[in-house]
Amino acid sequence: MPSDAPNLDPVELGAYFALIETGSLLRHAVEQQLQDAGGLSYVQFQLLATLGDAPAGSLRMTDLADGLVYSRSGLTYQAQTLEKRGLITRAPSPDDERTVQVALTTEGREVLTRVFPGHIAVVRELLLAPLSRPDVETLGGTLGRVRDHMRQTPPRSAAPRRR
Amino acid sequence: MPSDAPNLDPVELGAYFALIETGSLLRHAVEQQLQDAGGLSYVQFQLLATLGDAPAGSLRMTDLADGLVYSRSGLTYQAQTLEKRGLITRAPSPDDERTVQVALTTEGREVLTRVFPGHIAVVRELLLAPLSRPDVETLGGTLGRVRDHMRQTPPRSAAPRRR
DNA sequence: TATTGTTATACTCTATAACTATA
DNA sequence: TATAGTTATAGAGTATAACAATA
Repeated sequence: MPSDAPNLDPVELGAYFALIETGSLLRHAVEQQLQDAGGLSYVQFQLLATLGDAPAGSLRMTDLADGLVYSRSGLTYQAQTLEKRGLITRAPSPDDERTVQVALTTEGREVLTRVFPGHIAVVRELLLAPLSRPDVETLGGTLGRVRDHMRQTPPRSAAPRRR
Repeated sequence: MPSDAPNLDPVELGAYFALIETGSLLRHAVEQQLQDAGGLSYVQFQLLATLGDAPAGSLRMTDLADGLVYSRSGLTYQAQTLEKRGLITRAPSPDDERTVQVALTTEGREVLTRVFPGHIAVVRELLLAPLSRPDVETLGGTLGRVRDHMRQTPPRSAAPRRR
């Protein structure tokens, strides 16, 4: 257990708290906007946006779940919700009959289009407004490095428990 | 509605996504640790930690809610949970009988103490490990500025709705 | 009348485990 | 046997509105 110094110094603590708080506030604000503009939760927006970016316009459930930190049952729940609203379709794949291909409908794409400008506006006003261009570049670089590191790091909290 | 450019360029988008993702991953990891080590949600930890930092060791419900983005009923819910577990006490204030003074119990302080080392370890391993000292300083400075800006900005999503 | 806090209630989301069907 | 996905179910958290009590 390599825990050298027991405590965080004020600078470290400051960076930690600032990250948690800005992340929360930004996400909360974006969530509000998505809800108001399109009745979407953030996760639902992410699912639609991921589908929108998909080359074929369709993905398997498992592919959709990847990166969105999801239990499969949670994804099924959201997919059902989005399908009921007519924003996506689900169909069994011809290749592998176990898998389900998920695709954006025209209406789904419309919702995405409708929601996007406001989404961007919130990010601009809340996150980018107080920053200079070099600030944004440095921030993206630093947090990008942190993100890559976090992705590599095994979700250590899960390991010691089951299995 | 000053939305100059409709889209975010790659650098802006990168900073935005990196912030959302690192914030989520870090919070998720910390939440896991808090749950495993002390059966606490992040919000519960924040409540206990806020009480722990309070000069008198006790705060009014309203003071507790401030900054933790809470509906009052949500705070009541968490306070009930924490009180049942014996981590806090609630008592009517002698001064103003409408208010409730919340205080950390000895056991509450113990849980906080028990949970803290692991909490710090997670922050170190996930956030601080891949960063140099200047990185951390710059990151804290930049995000601190963003946080201050976000706090000032009225929760615009709430304004247009009710009263 | 305004403020503090609770209650009732409903809804969203998440997670686990059991289950079905295909490979 | 392993993989893809669904279902059942339960639990945590959140929000709104109505309410009671005090200032």
